[in-house]
Amino acid sequence: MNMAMSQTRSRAGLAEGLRISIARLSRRLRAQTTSGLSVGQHAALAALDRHHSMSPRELADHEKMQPPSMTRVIAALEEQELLVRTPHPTDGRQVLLDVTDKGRELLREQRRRKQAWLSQRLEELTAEERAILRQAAPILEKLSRA
Amino acid sequence: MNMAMSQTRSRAGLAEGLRISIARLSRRLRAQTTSGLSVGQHAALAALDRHHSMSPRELADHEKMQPPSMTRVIAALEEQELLVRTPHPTDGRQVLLDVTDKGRELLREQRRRKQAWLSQRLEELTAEERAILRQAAPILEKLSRA
DNA sequence: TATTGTTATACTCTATAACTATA
DNA sequence: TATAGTTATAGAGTATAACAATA
Repeated sequence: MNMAMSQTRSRAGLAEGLRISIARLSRRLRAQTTSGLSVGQHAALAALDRHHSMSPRELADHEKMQPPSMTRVIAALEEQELLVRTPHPTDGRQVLLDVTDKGRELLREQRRRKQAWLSQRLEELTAEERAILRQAAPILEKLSRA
Repeated sequence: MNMAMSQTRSRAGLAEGLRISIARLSRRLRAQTTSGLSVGQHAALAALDRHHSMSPRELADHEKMQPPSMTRVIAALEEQELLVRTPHPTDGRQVLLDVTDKGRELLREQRRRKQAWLSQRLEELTAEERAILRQAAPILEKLSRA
C-alpha cells in the first residue's frame, strides 16, 4: 500500500491529506506573484466581474472574508483603478463596486497568459489526471463556500 | 452553461478556479484551529512521523517551505514537546528531528477526532463527490510538491 | 568555499474591536 | 437600535538577508 492510498483511504485520511496539500499549494501559489495582484485580490476582482455592482459586504460574504479584510482588498484594487466605487442609489450607507475597463482587461490578459505557475504544473499532468481535477474543481469550490 | 462548467472547461479556467478555491479553503482552514497546532505545524509533524530522523533542511524541502520559516515551526513543536532534536552522529552542523511519544499521541488523537471542520464538510458531500475527491487528493498532493 | 541552521527583520494576509454614518 | 463600511490594532505565517558553526 503506497502512501497516497493510506492517506486517502479513510475519511480522516482524506481530510488530513487534503488539508495539508491545500496549505502547501496555497503557500506556493502565494509565492508566485504572477500578476501583481494577490490571489485574494484576483478572486475579488473575478467575482465582481461575474456579479456586477456588489457591495463590499456581499463581496466579503462571497469570498468568505471578514469585511475589514475586504476593505483592504478593495482599496488596493481601487488604487490600481481596477474597480470603481459608486454610492448606492437609495441606501446612503452602501457602496456599489464595479470592475473598470482596465480591470476587465487585466482579467482577460491574466486568462490569456493563464495563471502561469499553476497552469504550467497542470500541463505536466496526464490528460487523465487533469480530467479528474476538472471533476474535482467544482467540488472544491463548493467545499470552499460551505 | 453554468458557472462551474465555464470555469473549468478550459485549461486556463481550470487553473483559475482551482487557484481561487484553494486560497479560499486555505483561509477557512486556517480560521479553524482544531488542534492547537497550525496547519503548517501539523503538516511538519505528520511528515516527520512518516519519515523518521529528518533534518530541518529536509523537512523544509519536503514541505516546500524556506528553512527560516521551518525553524520557527520546529521551535513551536519542540516547545510543546512534540518533537526532539538530536545532534547528527557524524555531521556537526546537522540536527535530527523525531516525533516524541506525545507527538505521536497527538497525531493519533487528531486522526481519531478527524480534522474537525473539513471532515464535517466532507460528510455533507455525496458519496460520489467524496470518491472524486479521493481520486483527486493524490494529484493535488503531487501538484503541491511539483 | 559550501552547507546547515539560526537570528534579525520585514512584509502580506487576515482577524477582532471600536468607530462613524445612515437606516 | 441595527446595519454598512472604515479605521486602528494585532497576530499568524512566511520570506529574504546576514551570520555563526562546521564540513
